[in-house]
Amino acid sequence: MSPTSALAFIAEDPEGFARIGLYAEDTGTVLAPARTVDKESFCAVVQQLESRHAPRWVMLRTRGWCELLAAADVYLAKAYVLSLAQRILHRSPAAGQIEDFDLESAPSPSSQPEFQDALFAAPASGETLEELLAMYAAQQAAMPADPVLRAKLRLLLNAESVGALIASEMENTGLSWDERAHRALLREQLGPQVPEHHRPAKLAALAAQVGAALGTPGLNPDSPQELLRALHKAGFAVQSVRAWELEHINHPAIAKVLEYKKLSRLASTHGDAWLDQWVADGRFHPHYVLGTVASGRWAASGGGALQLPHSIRQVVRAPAGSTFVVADGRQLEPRILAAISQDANLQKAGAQDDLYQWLIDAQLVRDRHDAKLGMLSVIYGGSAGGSAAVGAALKKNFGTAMDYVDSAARAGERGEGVHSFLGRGCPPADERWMRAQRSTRDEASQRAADAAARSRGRFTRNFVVQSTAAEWALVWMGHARHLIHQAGYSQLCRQVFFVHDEIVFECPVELADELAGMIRTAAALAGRTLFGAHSVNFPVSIAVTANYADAK
DNA sequence: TGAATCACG
DNA sequence: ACGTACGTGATTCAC
Repeated sequence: MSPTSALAFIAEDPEGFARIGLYAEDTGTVLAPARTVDKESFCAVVQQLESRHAPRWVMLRTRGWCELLAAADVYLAKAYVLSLAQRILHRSPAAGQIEDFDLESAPSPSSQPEFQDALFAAPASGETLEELLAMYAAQQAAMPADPVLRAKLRLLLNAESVGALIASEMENTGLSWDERAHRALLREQLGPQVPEHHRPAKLAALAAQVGAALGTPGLNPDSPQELLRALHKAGFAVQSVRAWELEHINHPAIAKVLEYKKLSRLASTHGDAWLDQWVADGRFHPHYVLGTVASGRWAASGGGALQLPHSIRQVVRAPAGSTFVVADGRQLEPRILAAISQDANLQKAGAQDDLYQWLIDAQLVRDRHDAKLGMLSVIYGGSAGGSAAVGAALKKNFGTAMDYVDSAARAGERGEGVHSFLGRGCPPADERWMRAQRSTRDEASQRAADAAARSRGRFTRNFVVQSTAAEWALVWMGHARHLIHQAGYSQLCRQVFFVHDEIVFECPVELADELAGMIRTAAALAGRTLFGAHSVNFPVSIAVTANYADAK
């Protein structure tokens, strides 16, 4: 006899702290009368319900609740985050009409000065239990009737929600950061620390050298206009001051310019001010943002977590006795394309752990570089320069996959929408785009309209792949989290970082191999969860290292 | 506020 | 025949 699966709602209680209600998922029957819980007993009550019913925890957003639970080491297995679900349903072509939910404009604890510290704040008004129940009911009503579409969308909503739990856990845990090593690196490369918005000694010296080398004393190399003028005056016929353009010129003055740009960037994006703001107690605490990127990828606000330069990863170091287990989905997007397009040849290539090597062995491409370039060209919709020839070879062999992305591109060019494998819809063409398509009186506006149409085509072509890759990654993380908890390692093995197709765990050295096995298993499970028993292969590459810079 | 530039996938 | 790569965030300059 299997117990009824339960839904536990966490709502704000206008009188106290939280209001928690327990219901049967299928019938909506009340399993336990709604109860008011104060802040002191909140975590204990949630823990008790979790052990007894293992419910799916329904909440408007994680903020306000999950920080507390994380601090108390309370583990929630399943969640349903209403705000995120609402966004997805609003955009999904499979779902019925339902209004959008704007997290930004919704009242939030952090927008109120007296609730600056989210750790000790209950969510603000507008989140009563009755309102949450009504919101959930409306979302259920908007779910598609078709059982396959329904199951897929349900999976997406659950995966997105577990992602929100993981994001909250990672924010709370933070990424182990060697602040002393970071400061030492800054001292070595920039010189002594200076007040914010001042130029460090070595950078100032370099700026003077650049000015002298170009014959423009007092030049500010941070100004692209000034720098471009100075370069022209010194006889360099460059179009811009972009590093990749300057790199083609072999000249000592240019070398100085490039050196300056690199150092200046380090000082401004990961200098002392960054450390002061983002690293506390030896850990970097980023803020992940879900539900804003169209494709379902995550964004990060603050600290630029998702653009962590490779050059700075050397100071990401695990504490003594611990190590990082760094895993990334190998050639994820081509495999996703193989799965969604059902291209038999591409699936054959994907049966290998190294898809690019297969392309080389089949003599479709010369080397890995071309293999990667060719696949990107196919997925992004490019046909320029050197990638054209490579793309052509792939197009011939993977016709079915090409037809799939081409048809997504054509739909976008017509102003139609596309969606991910599980049913995440892309944003509709906006009013400006529609207007551009309608006003084609003269040649110039016709060209502009065509350019906008092609641009949208490239976006939708990429969307079908990128959005499905994003949901594979969510399901992968969710499975990994579940396997780790089942093994009893939730407290020991913590996910500390995530970037689109790469996850980083921190764990005791002696658990690293076991954890690596669970991550591989989770990847295979993710493939089967999305695409069924005959899913394409989803290998992951794993590095065990105490220093993030050594991972790849 | 927007453009340039550069960091990441 | 034509012209392009897809998606983000942070900083700084220039208006």
